[in-house]
Amino acid sequence: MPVVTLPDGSQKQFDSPVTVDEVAASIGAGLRKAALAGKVDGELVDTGFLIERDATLSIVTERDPEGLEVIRHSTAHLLAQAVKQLFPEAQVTIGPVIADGFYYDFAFARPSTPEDLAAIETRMRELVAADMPVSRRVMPRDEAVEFFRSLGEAYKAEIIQSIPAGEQISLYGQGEWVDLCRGPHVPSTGKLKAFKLMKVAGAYWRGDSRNEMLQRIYGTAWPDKKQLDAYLHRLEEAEKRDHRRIGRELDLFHFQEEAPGAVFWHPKGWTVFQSLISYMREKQTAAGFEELNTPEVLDIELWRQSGHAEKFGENMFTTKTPDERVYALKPMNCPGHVQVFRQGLRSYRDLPLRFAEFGKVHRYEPSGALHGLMRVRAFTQDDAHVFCTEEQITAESVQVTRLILDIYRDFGFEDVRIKFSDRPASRVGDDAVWDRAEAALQEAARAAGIECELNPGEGAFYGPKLEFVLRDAIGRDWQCGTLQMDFNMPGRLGATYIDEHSHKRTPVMIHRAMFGSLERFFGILIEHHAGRLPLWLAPVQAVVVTITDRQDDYARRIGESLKNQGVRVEIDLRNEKVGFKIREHTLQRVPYLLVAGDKEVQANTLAVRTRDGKDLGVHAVESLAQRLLQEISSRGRHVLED
RNA sequence: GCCGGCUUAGCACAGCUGGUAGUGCACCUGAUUUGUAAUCAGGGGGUCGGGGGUUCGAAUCCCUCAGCCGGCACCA
Repeated sequence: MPVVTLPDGSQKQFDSPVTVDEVAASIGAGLRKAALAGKVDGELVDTGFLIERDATLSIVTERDPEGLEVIRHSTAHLLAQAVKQLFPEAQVTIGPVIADGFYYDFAFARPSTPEDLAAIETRMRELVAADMPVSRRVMPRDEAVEFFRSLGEAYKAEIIQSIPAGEQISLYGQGEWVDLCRGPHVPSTGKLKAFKLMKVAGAYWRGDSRNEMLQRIYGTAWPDKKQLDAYLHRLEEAEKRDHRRIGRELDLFHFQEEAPGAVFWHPKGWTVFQSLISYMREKQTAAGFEELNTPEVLDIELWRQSGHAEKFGENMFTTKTPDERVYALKPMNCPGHVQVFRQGLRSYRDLPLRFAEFGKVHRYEPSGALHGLMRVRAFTQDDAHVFCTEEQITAESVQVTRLILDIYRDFGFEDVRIKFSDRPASRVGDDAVWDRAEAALQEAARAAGIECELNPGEGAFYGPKLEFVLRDAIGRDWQCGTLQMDFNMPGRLGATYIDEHSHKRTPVMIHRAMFGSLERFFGILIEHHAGRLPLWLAPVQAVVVTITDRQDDYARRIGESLKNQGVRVEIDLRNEKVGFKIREHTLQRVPYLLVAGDKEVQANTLAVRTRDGKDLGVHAVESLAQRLLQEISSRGRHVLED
């Protein structure tokens, strides 16, 4: 006689075991119709689940996050069913729910085309219209393996075989189609109302590049058409933020075939790039870093010593000179910094030594990995190496962590996470040293007051690391900063110092980068701001716009004056209507448009308009200049509009 | 690197099953002296990504190389 406790605390007693569906029906016909699944004692189950003893139950509908997951999962099944109907030779593998949708991987000899996608989607809609009930049954593991083998589903059988023997396997079926699945699923295919297949892609079986490649179909699914459309709209908006597109539109940079993965910076983009460098230079100098510069092309022998040739050689550009020497373009700055450290005799009194470099590195990245500024083959790191004693590693780590977070705040990134990668299976150095290195990094993260996510065993072979991940305006995560403890390379490259007992010791080296790659960071900034860079970074900060040629002299005079005071200003004297000029500069995301007409000339003022279309009224030229300069130097923390 | 798709004027794109290129914006010239997101008119511009092949004839079909796009794998 089960007593079912509902989320509002009310209880219902039943004379015999009941299904979730029946409980929903007993509450109301509307709820029964809306029910996608149930949660019995916290466990997600089908609406057909039989409640045999006292339990708590909540009915899962499309309004619950779990309900949306069920919809997506069931839509993945629907996709698989449609594919099997249209292409019986295709074998099914897995079809999980992912952010905003799902995918399903198929093993299929013939490549799927976008036309296939349309046909599959049409078939899916037919299956929805048929409103087929979804049923569940269980089978012992070995029987399930045999069952799928008999269907010719080798991949499925392989998956089931990896489940412990003796376990019961649940199978879900709709119409003629059956799939292995943990569930739960919607009660019938008619519940799936808003979905769209997005793209086909290749994906390795079990995520391993040594395995064969399967065909993956991505889709999205939502409770209703409105939410689906909102999602598609969101994708369009994200596309408008694409830094590759904005980079071209705003004349910031370009790429071309002859230099895959290498940036041609245009004057405007380079202006921003240089602003980033000046900013970082100021910050790190204040934090006790000394800037230096080391060669980009170094004899391959040095890279053999450092271990890069062996561990990283696949990713290195090399060059052979007419004298038959082989050099490599540096993929990292650390060996160069160690060379500077090694010059002369270092004393423990010199430590910590903090060497920083805006080092341009080259890495031969796999062609398929290249992606605008986000993944390139030639990039600039704001790289630094702190050479210190073991006693100093905690203090140094804490300081660097604070600095990184402080810098991210200046750019408006408040949502930062830290990932901690500890010792990998294959490593150098003894465990006592690893203990200290890991403790130092954890202390640094703790001092920063940020929750630390563990990446077990993901540390570098020479030491553990912290990675700083920031989240942009549209919720994407980017790994930028990194802090790595290195007990290995200084020794390999012969770096030593003399300790207080006159003994030669090997220093610890801390690798740190804050932007990570300046190119990538710039790309993130563009997308984060949708091209509307804050005033201090904007390549053109203001444009003086005239209405007729009667204001030309005035505009020239003001332009000169602002320029002399350090504002990046342009003057637009073109024989065009103001509306036309406003439109163009707004599209160029110029922060402030300073309009000069006859009235403004008369009063020695300017009419100020923002790129967002706000009219800030008329301002006296001198006070406007002061306020612009203030906004620039405060890096946007006080804006003109306040 | 792997799977799939794409590559036509500076940019965005048309160009059916092969008959040797077009639209819009941009650009140039002229007119217009203009008050907050597009003034009007005229004009110039492409060896259709590179190479090879099939064909009387290729932007269009085939092969190949490169780059790009979306994923996978890798990663700052």
